[in-house]
Amino acid sequence: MRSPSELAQVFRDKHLKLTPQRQLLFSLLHQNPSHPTAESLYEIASKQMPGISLRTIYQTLGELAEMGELQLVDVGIGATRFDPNIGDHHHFVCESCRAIHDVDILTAPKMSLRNGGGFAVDEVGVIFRGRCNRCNHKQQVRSPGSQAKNKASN
Amino acid sequence: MRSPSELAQVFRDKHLKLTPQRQLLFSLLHQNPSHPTAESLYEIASKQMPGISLRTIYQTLGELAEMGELQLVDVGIGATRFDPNIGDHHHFVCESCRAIHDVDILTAPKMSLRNGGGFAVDEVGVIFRGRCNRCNHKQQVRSPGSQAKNKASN
DNA sequence: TTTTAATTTGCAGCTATTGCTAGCTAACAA
DNA sequence: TTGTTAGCTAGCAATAGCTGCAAATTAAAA
Repeated sequence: MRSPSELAQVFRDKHLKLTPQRQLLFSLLHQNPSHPTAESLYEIASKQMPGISLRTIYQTLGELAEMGELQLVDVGIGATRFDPNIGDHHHFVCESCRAIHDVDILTAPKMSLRNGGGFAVDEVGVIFRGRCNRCNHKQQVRSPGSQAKNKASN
Repeated sequence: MRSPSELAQVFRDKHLKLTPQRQLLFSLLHQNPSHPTAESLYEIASKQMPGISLRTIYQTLGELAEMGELQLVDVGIGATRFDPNIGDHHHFVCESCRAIHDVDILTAPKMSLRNGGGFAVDEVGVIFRGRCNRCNHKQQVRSPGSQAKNKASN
């Protein structure tokens, strides 16, 4: 997503108010690679602005997503994640610690439809599931004999 | 997933009871390509077995998924879908009617990790979003001038 | 300033799912 | 056939993660 000051301009141009709540969220999100949930942003924001409402967080995140400034990532477990990286990329989810990491794909998936076609595809989302480096290592240390299932590695 | 009679044997072998509720679900799921939700299965099951509990549907679906007899599909909107096709395939979601279709991919996605690796990947899920044949056609009939966004088609 | 329309807040309500448990029953043994 | 019991079901409460609504607040145009 754009920088807080650029976003401020975008909001002004659209005759949207530049409230302190929004400005705070702009800066919390800008280049935040941790794929936070609304809840976790709420906790962080609350420290800097006690009394800010979770409802406002959801509201603003929704607006930013609708404006294309922010990507919504749903990995199937837990809450929706918000990703300021709106470039073409995908996600790796650690099934142990639930952390999400950005992933670049070299070969874009091509598909052939079983029923002969007729689908207009807007977007393709790829989710890799497994164990991240840290969790994989933790398990090996605890029980060196038991190997994690590992159909593919990188 | 396996046929109802094969599943019955699996359950017997595991000393799990073969209740009428389970048998009904086996047959409702077997070769059901519509990716039903727990709720929709509940509605269908209720007609054949009034009084069956939604709780039991969730319970049994969870067990079957855990046994690897059926795939859990979460496309980010609405409830979890259940897919008896446990072969290697992916999904297309129509953003208009929310129907899900199985998709075979020719080129398995390869990835390069931004941070240099260390991820052990267990599974890769690809979700294609767009408009299915039928919905695409409906829209064109209603407003022939407005084209659906169509970054890729098949 | 004043005005006005956008925004925030708090809370109720919703969907999808899981936790709990009393009572029931399939399956096996006798 | 009957008894025993582990395993199952039903039903309801509870939960997470949101979204809808209306009143109070406030940024910013006039």
